[in-house]
Amino acid sequence: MKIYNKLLSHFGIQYWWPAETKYEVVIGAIITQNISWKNVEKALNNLKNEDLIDEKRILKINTEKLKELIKPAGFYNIKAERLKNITKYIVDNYKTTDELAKTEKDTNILRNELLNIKGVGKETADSILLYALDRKIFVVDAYTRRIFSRYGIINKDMDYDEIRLIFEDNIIPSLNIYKEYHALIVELGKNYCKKKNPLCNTCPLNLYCRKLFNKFY
DNA sequence: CTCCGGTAAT
DNA sequence: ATTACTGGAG
Repeated sequence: MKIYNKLLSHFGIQYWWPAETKYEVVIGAIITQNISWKNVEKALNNLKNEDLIDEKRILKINTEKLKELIKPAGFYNIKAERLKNITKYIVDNYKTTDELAKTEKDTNILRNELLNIKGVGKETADSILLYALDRKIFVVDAYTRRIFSRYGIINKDMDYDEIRLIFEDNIIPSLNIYKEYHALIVELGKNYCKKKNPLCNTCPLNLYCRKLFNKFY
């Protein structure tokens, strides 16, 4: 929580996830996989121009056309398939993402349903659970691993869920804090705790970060 | 461990 | 010209 507060006062509230509808969160979660958000925005704009932020229309459009529209996001062949897969799951089982969000099902049940979809791994599932379905699940991504292993709190090669539980066991279980914390981690990862040449001198977390005292991190 | 892949920053 | 990017599957 100390780190969260430090990041919050440095970056301010992030208001994540940036999307107008729940289904747009789902689309963004798929096409942002291992891609910078800049590229995702282009793909999302292409879809919006065709009025395709809609479950039924995405299912209806032919896959080749969909590939062209999301091409700026990279990995477009597999992502088009993945987007079809998760959309089919939503429509077949809940009709819409808004209806999916209303289900009474336990979060772990829902998580397993998402993980059974080809193209949805833990981070994508958790992003959807947290930001589209308002479930209290902490999202772990590459930035989280990098920042907190450098800092000295986790081990770089820990299991995904092990890291997730470390966060869930140690921060206030508030939906908004979960949402903002992950957003703040991304912000720090992009702007300071970069893979190469991290800006440790001006980093808001540099006071207790072990990276400054150990060149092997 | 390798592939998927266009885009913007370095 | 090279690298990194809000991963996941085979």
